[in-house]
Amino acid sequence: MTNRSHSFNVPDKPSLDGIEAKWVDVWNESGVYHFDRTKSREEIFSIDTPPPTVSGSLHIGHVFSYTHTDTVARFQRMNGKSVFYPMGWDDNGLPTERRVQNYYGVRCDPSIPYVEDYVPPAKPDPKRQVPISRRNFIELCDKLTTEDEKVFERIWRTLGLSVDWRHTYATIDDNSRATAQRAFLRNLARGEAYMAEAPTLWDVTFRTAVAQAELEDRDRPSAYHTLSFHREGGEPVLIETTRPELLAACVALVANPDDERYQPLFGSTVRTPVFGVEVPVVAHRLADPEKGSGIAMICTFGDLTDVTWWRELQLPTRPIIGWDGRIVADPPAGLDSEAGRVAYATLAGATVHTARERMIGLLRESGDLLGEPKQITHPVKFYEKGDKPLEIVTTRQWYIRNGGRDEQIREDLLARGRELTWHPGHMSSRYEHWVGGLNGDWLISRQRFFGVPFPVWYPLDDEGNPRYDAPITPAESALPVDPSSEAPEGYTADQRGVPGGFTGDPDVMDTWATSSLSPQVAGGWERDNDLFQRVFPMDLRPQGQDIIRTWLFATVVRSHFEHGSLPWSTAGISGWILDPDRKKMSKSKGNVVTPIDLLEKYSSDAVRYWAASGRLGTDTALDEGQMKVGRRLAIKILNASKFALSVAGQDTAVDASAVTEPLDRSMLAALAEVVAEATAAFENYDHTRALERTERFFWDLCDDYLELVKARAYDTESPAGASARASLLIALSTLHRLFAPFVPFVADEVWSWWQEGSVHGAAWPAAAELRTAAGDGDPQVLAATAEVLRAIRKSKSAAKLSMRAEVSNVVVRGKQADHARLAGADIASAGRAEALDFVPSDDTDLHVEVTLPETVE
RNA sequence: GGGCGCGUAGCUCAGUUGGUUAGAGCCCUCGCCUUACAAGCGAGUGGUCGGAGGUUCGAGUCCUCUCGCGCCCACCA
Repeated sequence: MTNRSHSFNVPDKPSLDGIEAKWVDVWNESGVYHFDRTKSREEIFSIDTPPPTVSGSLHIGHVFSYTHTDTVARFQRMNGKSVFYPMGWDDNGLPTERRVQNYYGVRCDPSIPYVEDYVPPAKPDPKRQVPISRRNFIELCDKLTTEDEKVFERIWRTLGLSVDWRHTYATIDDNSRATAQRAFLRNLARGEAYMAEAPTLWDVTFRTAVAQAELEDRDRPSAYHTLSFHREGGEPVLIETTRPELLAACVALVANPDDERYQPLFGSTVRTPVFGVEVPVVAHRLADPEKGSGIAMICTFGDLTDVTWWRELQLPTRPIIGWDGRIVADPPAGLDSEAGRVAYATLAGATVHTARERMIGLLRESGDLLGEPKQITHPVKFYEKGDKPLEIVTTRQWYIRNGGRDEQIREDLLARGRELTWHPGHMSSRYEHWVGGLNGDWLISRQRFFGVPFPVWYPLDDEGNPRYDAPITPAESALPVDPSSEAPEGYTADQRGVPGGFTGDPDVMDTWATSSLSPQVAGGWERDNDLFQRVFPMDLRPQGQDIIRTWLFATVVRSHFEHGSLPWSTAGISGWILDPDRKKMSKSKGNVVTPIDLLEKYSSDAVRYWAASGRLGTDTALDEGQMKVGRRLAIKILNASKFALSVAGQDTAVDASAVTEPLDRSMLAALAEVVAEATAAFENYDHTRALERTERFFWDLCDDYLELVKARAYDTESPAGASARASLLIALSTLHRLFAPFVPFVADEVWSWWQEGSVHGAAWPAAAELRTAAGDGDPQVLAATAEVLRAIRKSKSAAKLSMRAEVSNVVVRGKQADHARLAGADIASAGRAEALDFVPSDDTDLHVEVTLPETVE
């Protein structure tokens, strides 16, 4: 017997051990995933990869969604596209600041001077964070994020993402800062960005403004307090409030214009309890007669409705909450009485919580608190990263128009949303509803440190006050700039902060104001315009459903203004990962699973298999069972490939013309359909379907076809043997490529046994070629033949016999047409039957009678 | 209060424009060392498709109502 098993480079004992490390290195050196920028736009598939937040750790949800994108990238690459698949790191912003504070035990104090070669505390003390300069703080941010990014890259490589690692960016790097500043300056020049002093949602912990998109409601216990407002010569007016501490900020009472109970009061005034401030009673449609007593106090500002009332009714401003969340020292205008001032003094400087208790005390003393507070639970607005309720504070901020206050822009942006292809389609409604429900422009300034500075200075007048109406901007060629350390053109550094000199804008941009430019940052906008015109607008934006209102929308806004187009043609929205108890996995719930252990336990291919079995937009449970199945599949691919290649022996050249047997042609015809379906599925971003079809075919091939042709394939004398061997190799080559997007490690491993180059650089299989090789192949031949084989197995199984047991006779009854379809010789050899007889019958179904040897019952 | 999605074998999910006896994997049961694979192979048990009604020759697959779950949005007196 000839030893054929080593004709190709097939290992005796194929294994998944060490497969990741091996191929990560090979791919890195070969550059198989490198983007070819000589290609034209039509030959390129470009992906606007989400930059993960590096101030933490990757969790299994990242693995899930990034695998989806990677399967698409790999398909497109094999299908002939040059794939632009960059990777970014979102390292700018508050999450990094918090991580640096905790990691090093420091905090930023912009008033402190820079220290050369600063060394952070050896042992961070979370309760006593060391104040350091802004520049030192930013240096620590840079240092830590650089380290975090290396860890992330290693995980991504181990997972097998086919990213071109020459194209990376970080949202705080020079390129990102220059891009964000350039885009901002253009928005400013066109009037799309503007500065305004207005009531703003404010996080008192981080002391920064917060955008509408970053809000979330949380249920908090509270209480209704019934307060008595006094009226000249009349009954007191009773209002209910959950925020009695804001009484000093009260500017009016409001009721619904149709509310007959209060109509007589409209136009009159009442006096606030304790403080004795005279305030008008006004009417507004937003006042709900059903709520509380039907009349409410308007404060500047207790909630967003207050802002609406204040604006529309043109009420005075009496703010009492400062940036630090405490009651400000001086009483607001209008609080004139001596008694009122004394009362206010007891509140000044207190936190909101303390002020509430003291205010309740004051109201009890004066007898203006009626009854006991009624305990309730109600939703309160929080910054999604904060843990204290938001306050509303009047501040000067930068905004970008987003349709929240402009009907035409809103319509234009809604139209962009409809222009975009969504996968799954119903995700478009999230965009539609969000844009439709916007109630203000996009607030992009943050009073923080580790972010992109606004490239703006202000001249100081003779008294040293900034002239916000005359901002100084740099030339685009000077970007990126840091106005807090650089002087604007025409000024010298020593003019900073002195009358007649200048001051830099102290704020930084919100992280979304940078990440909304990810296509421009990655694509080389205004930095490498040759690249940019080849990749933009991009083909695909993959992302999570939770950031449609932020990242996706903001990116559309920026592209709409700057380029007059969508930033990409398609959005692929991934679902959530649920833990095995079907709860959404999130850091706050503490049920996050880190991927490294799973990758090591099951192999990257196995974890990818699990991830790829989740459809876009569908929440998927973390299921280690699926990873086990994926591992089994990978091992099966190794073994089946080893078998097919060892049988094929020296027949290295795949000769389609050798495929003559009906069973072989049938198998290839079926495979052609699989290729057609998988291709169509991928083109429609349905990677799950592509995987499912491929996998189904592969297991059937192993179970039935391989068994059927095993004996024949060893026959080197007859054309029938050559037909089997050629068919095996064609199927193998096709399956290796079909599996490549999903299980790239094992796919390249088996490919390397017998092919040149990487499977990931090979051409995606063509259904037409397979159909040609299949000739007149009829898929029913394999189906019918396998059915008979299964019947034989069933008989043996029922008789508790080995599959190797000899069968004396098999009789098949069925229509004559089916007779022709049966590969009798293959069935006989695979079933170990001495004879196979066919008896024509009128019955549509095949009936198989198996006669087992008499020695066994 | 509004919107989106989901409810198919014990579990995780397919089921494409309505069409023959509803599928897969896992689990479980029984069996098999068969020269690619015992981290394997073969076979089998198990759902009438959340509920009700309707359209149709025919519905898991369309319509109405209803129950349950998840997520998002909403002016927090």
